[in-house]
Amino acid sequence: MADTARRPDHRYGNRPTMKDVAARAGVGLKTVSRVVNGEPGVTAETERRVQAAIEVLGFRRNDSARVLRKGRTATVGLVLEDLADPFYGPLSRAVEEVARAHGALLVNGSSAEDPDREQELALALCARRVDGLIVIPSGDDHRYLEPEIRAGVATVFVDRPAGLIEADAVLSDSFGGSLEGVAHLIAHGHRRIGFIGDRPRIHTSAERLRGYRAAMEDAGLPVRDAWVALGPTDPGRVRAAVRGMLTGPEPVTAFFAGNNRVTVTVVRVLAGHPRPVALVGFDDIELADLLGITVIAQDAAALGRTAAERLFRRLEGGGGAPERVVLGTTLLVRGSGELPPPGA
Amino acid sequence: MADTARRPDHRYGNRPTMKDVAARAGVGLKTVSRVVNGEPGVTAETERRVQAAIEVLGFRRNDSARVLRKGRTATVGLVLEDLADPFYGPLSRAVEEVARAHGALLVNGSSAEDPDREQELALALCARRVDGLIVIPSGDDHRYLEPEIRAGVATVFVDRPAGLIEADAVLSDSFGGSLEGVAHLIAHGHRRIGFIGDRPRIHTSAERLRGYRAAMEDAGLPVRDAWVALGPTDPGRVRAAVRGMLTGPEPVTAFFAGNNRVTVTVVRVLAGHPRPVALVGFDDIELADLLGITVIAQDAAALGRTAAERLFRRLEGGGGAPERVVLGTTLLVRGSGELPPPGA
DNA sequence: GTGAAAGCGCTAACAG
DNA sequence: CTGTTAGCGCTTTCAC
Repeated sequence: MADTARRPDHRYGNRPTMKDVAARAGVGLKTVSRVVNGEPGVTAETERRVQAAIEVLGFRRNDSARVLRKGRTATVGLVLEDLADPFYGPLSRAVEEVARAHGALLVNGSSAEDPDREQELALALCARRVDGLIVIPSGDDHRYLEPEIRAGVATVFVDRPAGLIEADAVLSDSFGGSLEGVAHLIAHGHRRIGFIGDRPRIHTSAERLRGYRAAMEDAGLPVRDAWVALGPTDPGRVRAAVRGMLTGPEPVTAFFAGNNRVTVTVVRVLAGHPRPVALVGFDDIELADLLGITVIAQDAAALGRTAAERLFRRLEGGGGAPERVVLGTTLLVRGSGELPPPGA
Repeated sequence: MADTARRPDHRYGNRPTMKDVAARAGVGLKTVSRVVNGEPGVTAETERRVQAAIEVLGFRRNDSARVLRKGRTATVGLVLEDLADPFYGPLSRAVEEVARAHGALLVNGSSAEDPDREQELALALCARRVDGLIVIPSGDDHRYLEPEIRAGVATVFVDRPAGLIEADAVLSDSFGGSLEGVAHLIAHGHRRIGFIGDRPRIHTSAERLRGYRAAMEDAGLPVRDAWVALGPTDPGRVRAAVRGMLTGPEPVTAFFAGNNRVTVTVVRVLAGHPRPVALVGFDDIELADLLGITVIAQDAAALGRTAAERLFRRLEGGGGAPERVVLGTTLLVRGSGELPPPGA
């Protein structure tokens, strides 16, 4: 009993420390540290004794203390919109795999598309001294990150660029993808096409709208105000927008949906509609192939992987000036985008 | 310039510390601490000076140091199978929301259904001194967590119970759900029903198989070996299993799919099959309503929320003996499960 | 090959 | 109301 002198203060529910292990094994503190970290310079016999003490005591190194000395946490943070959105799961997982390959852990947090919450989260991660930060921004002013970046937190933005600061960004080609999707509808005979997108504040949303407008203009087609609806992607709003565009004085014959959340609702509304209406959606969706939904697919995993690789390159000292990487999109032809307009 | 004495050692990329802020503001260290933590006992004027110094220096409290003293990290860990699986995204998000309500951050990691990786992850989280741990186990021996639990890490298992240790668990009623789903197929006239599930080692998989067997037995129906296929849920394996069951000497007329991954592949194979085959799947899937896929739905978010609430109750000192909570499932009738067998 | 001493940045305890 | 001292558990440095 007397050989394991316990500290009086049990903050971690009375966890053994290296000091305890050292006492138990009858060695110095530093020797325990060497064994725990696999450093050389310890006899096999000494090591065995230390290992035994570790086992008996159930010792686990306290990484908080370690971090305090080393200055590196081997942790990276990912701030995204909503982990429950099927677009972000694979993205996060891809980041995690890269982090794991570099011996790092990933902490992610959902901003719920709220700029304040994004900031709160990002700064909480910085307070925990993550080595790097990957951000899918909700807000459009990221100057709050300047002190952090200056202090050495590697930072990469994904899916949307940073606002008011210079930083790496890995994006999908929203403009080009949207342009291609809308042009595809036009090529199939449509002249009145509705665009239903996310809030205009969101960069991808604005870019996709721009692609839509460019495609229409390229074809010499007008765009009526009634054909464009931007806003929150909740089903109610989207449903109302779809119905409105189908019933106005100049009803649309096709839709371009600005993201996966929009697409699922549009599909549901159109499923209950008497006549077929064409649709191309931005983002692929599980089972969309079976439903014959034509989409502009982006590779969420590639987005995450690319950003994470960039982050670790920076952490390893490389990188240079902030860069913007744009990944291409793919038109997946499945039927809904090839429906002709009525009477064609 | 002389008022901001910089440390020679720039481990955090030369981050200012409370000491720097104190020097700059011309106050004591503890006063800065008080301001940063919103503690009382500071004049408005002093507070202003400190805030200004914080602003100028870009100071951000180092939570690693704080943790070292306080013994609490305000962080909980979640070990799950794969964040890219649409079942886990909402679960994780639900845990995150509860954590947030308690002022805590969530760290999640994917085990990739590998017991070693699960252990590695869980212990890495413990080394970082998470206050609590939520685990969706891959392995079936969790004795490695005993020292951690004894040391005060609140631990709750979700979706599957712990192996070889006593611990809280929040589960869905896999047995009951499966029983109901298979009984539903039987009620619609099927007598030869195939079961395609995950690896038998996984608790939910075994339970769902048990439910299948019970339903068949209740109806006095035999179960042929050829009608049961357990294993990895990759599309290749599932596809082969489905085809095999459709072409044997006693071909099945209906399938029960053991989880969402299996269901999507079965649906794809059946979509290319000449005659209609009935299907009920465990887990709901996005757009399954439009495809008319009958499922046994479980509420992933409720699972996560319940587990997280349990965790925080424990962290607040409550809880009592380890408990097992079982959440019910819901049969969603959509068409595929109501198809009659051929010739009926 | 091993260990003692110092200190990472913060908070608790106590003194002024 | 404010500041000083000690020390959280670890790694670094340097002496043995």
